[in-house]
Amino acid sequence: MAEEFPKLYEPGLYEKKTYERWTAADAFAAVPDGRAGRYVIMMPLPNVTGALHMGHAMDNVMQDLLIRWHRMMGENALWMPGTDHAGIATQAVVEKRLFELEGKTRHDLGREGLVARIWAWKDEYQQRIIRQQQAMGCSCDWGRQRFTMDAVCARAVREAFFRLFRDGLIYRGNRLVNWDCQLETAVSDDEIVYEKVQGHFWHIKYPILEAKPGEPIHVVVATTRPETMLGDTAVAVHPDPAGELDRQAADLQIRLGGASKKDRTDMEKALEAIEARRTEVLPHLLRLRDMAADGRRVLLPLVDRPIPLILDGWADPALGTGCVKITPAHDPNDYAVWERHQADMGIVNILNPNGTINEAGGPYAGQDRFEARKHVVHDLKAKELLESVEDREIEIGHSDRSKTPIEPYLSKQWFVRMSDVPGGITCGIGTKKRFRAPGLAQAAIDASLPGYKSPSGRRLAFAPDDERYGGTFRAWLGEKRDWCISRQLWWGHRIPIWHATFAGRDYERLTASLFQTDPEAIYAWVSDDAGQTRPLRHPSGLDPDQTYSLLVCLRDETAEAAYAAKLESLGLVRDPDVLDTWFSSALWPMSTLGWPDPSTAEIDPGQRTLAAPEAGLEDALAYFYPGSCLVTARDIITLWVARMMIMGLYLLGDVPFTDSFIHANIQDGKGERMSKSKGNGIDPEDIIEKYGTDAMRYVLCDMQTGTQDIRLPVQAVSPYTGELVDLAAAKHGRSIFTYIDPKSGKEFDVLGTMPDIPPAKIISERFETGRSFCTKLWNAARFMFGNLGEHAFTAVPAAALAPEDRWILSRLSKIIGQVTEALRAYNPSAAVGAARDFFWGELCDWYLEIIKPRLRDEAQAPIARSVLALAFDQVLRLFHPFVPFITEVLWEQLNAQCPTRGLQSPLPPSKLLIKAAWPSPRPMWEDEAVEADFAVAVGVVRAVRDMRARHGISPAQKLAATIKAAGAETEALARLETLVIHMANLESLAVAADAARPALSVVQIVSGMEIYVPGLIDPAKEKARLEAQKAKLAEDLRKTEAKLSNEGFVARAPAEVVEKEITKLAEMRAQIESLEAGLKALI
RNA sequence: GGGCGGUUAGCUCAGCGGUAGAGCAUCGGUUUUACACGCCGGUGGCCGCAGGUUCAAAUCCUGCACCGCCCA
Repeated sequence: MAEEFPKLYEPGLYEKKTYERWTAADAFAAVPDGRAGRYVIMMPLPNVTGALHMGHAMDNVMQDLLIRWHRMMGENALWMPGTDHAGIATQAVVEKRLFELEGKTRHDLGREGLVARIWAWKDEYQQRIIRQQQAMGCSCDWGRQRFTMDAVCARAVREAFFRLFRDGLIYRGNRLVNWDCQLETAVSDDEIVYEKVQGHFWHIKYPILEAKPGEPIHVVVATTRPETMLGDTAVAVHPDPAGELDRQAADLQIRLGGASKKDRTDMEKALEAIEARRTEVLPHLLRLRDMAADGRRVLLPLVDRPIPLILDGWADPALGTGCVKITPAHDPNDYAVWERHQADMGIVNILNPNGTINEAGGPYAGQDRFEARKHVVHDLKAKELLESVEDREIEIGHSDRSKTPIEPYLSKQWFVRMSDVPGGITCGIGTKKRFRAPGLAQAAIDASLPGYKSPSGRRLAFAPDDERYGGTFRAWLGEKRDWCISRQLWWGHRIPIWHATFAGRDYERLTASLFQTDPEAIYAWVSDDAGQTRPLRHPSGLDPDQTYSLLVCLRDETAEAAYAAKLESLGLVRDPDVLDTWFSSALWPMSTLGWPDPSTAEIDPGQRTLAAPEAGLEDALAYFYPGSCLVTARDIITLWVARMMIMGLYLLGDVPFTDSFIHANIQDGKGERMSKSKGNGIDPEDIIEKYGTDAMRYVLCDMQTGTQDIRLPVQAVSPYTGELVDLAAAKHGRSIFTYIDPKSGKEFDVLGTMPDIPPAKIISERFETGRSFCTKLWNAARFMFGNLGEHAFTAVPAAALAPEDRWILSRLSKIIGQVTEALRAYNPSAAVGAARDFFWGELCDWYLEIIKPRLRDEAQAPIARSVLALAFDQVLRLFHPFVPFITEVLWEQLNAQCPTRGLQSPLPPSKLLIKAAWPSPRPMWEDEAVEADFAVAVGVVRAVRDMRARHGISPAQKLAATIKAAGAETEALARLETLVIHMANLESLAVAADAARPALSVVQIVSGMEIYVPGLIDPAKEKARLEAQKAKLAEDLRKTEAKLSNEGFVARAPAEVVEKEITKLAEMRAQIESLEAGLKALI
């Protein structure tokens, strides 16, 4: 059998087959049973915008590592897979492609047509993603696979919306949002990227109306967006410009005290500038302030609208002209000003959803905003109202999706109330875990605080640095900004609200029929223009002449069927918006398990049931919620972790998971975040094809050390030569996505989208380490299989074990503990490192070499075989979560040749390694004495090898070694004599306390021992070496002496540290003496 | 502008109070019947800079420089 094992492990021959063995055995399935121990990971759903890259690979491998480990520990382990519809992102790619390939916009296709296209796109990428995940070895429960727009998820979304709406935590409001004029939708703050661009700062004169003699006749304001003047509704000046300048100057003076040299210069300049303004600008501002107090107005040019001069602190007397134009509908700061001065000023929206100027812009109506900008500037210049133009670097927010400039835009949007609510909120309504909280955000903040206990005794903790990531989490939630959940898209969960505006006097007519309906199916609020809401049943104080909104939410499809037509006949219309994607992903930890009712959840044919699998057992939600761990990257803390916490606490009264494992982001060789759209992204399948899945997983685990992001220098595989081209060093071709192959001088494309340029795969040589590891594991196994034959279990008495057996078992027990502890601490690198150092550095380098003679001797072989098989059995288990394929393949062979392993008693068998038990440390195997003996023996063997290498003595030449050693060392060497002779390839070994140095021999001093080996000495070389060693020792000696002569050290350092220094001192002195003797003997 | 990280061998990263580590690269030796994707041995570091705390600092504190991320 063993002869059939090739020298190299070829992953491609085994991976698919092995994956099929797992699925055939339903090894990934998690079904509620009697076990109390359960472990649940909800996959942070990748979105269907595109294929996965290395960052996702890291995420998936970390999850698979944890789930396999917990599964082996005997827990009921569920890894829930699925994908996210990613509303805006997916619609944007599909629209972009539609335009590029067919020259069409979404309006050419219509809502249904576009949505059909997006579904097709989703199907394609969902399949691709699943294929990638399966190639990576992901052991998720595919029988529970979900998509955020599946029926079961859609039902959860609707139910959650209904409950939030009913509890007054969802409202519709007029808000300034970030508007994407191309996609015609609001986008969240997270979807904006800021870019510095060269722009202009236009200074515009507004004539003052009815200026009295001696008063200025115009006021100058400045803007980077001149077209917004069309929407100006006021000009502001500071109410106390002199005081403000004083305050700023005082502030600078204080900061100047603690500032660095460089900052000082800047601050001093700023102070001078403020002083200058006192004379240059302040008198003018004081006059304007008085005029504003007097109710004076200015005439907005071009549209000739009188607007008030107002007093507001937003106008900074230290900046520009000290006056600012106020455009509340198109600037967040100005909007805040408007909120403070609603009685005195208006609010004018000048934009259409597509970014053109609307009728409020008068003569500019219909023009695109950038076109209007040119015309406004031109017309102002013609009227001599343009005072000056400055060049200035300005920061512009761009939509991450459409890459167009974002416009602040006033529109009606839906919000989730994150802030504290008067009287608080009730979480977990309808569960046994009800509790009160000040508000949604605060509930989540509290759940992350040390000492917090949810109703089930849980708390959210971040790994590997709770303080740091918990801080990020709380800082973001602490702002308690209401969450804008509406998106003007066609792809997503449509908002289940019907609404209409009505006059107060029509209230009875409109709502009479609604009173008879079931409040469990339909819920309504009446809202006025200021956003004040009141429940349908208590609409006290409605003004007959005022306009109100009636907002009606239909709980589910049954309610929709029963009431939608009625509502529409009353004139209500369904809101066309869809929900922000994060709304549905926030529900992922529960929607996937069938919330609100697993027994009636509508799942795909063939999927695992969400209801209780049999009488007496729990349903999926009851059994698997709350889950265990969310595995993700740092930037997702606010997007997912925070929102999942909020929804989990609010709807189910408990945290959705207790641990949030934050793993590293992957960057390229230049330190840029890896992404496929940047052209520096690696497709995991390309790595798998070249190096194998286990190699990739091994390296990813090894790289995951702590909080450090990972730089992964990437190379392109040249389509011309097949050689690797380092992308950090290569020259670009005609675009940033193309490079020049240095060998052939020809161009290739790393995105694969240029029609006339050959595409190149992106890989990284870093994965070679993983391939080497697999080869090593494979060959160690090959050696074992070749020596094992058909080995049957026989109990081995402890007394029959050789020292090397006791040593390797002692090491094994300790390493099992270390690997387990490192995994528990979310340190995969330390875990795989400990396992690797044991396997490679101890088992292979020493144990296998030591037992080779025993394996060739039939009398001694059986015990060595038993220990070897057992050690290997444990090693395969330890490595399985990291490198599942190769270990499973080797496990099968081990089972074939040695079906029962163990020392005194046999271990329980397992056909598949994935289902085998995780090893535990065996304290009875641990043996400090034998480990100490080995340290001595290993030191001697290494010293002899070093001497050979340095003096050109062939490794094949047997040597007669003499060692001058005493006490413990002598005894250890006596016990391990044959081992040392074998490993150092000696012909004889003589150990004595008074051993004399043989003539013409080389000496090496190792921890209290002097080792002599006869050899052809080059006296000059040897002298130089000894001198160098002596110099180093002398330096160390000097340092130690200095330390010990320091009274502070002797008096204050712990006794054992001082003791150690004294011992060291003596040892070093003895070694120097020996070296001197050696040097003398050379002359 | 605010917050959070990082800066250790040529590269990628561990270590986080008691004499500097790993992998890769590099140099020398080695085809010994598991493995040259291997084995044996070596070279290579003012632990970013400047102060401070301490008997003792890569490690703790402060400041600075540069790089990154997040938020405005």
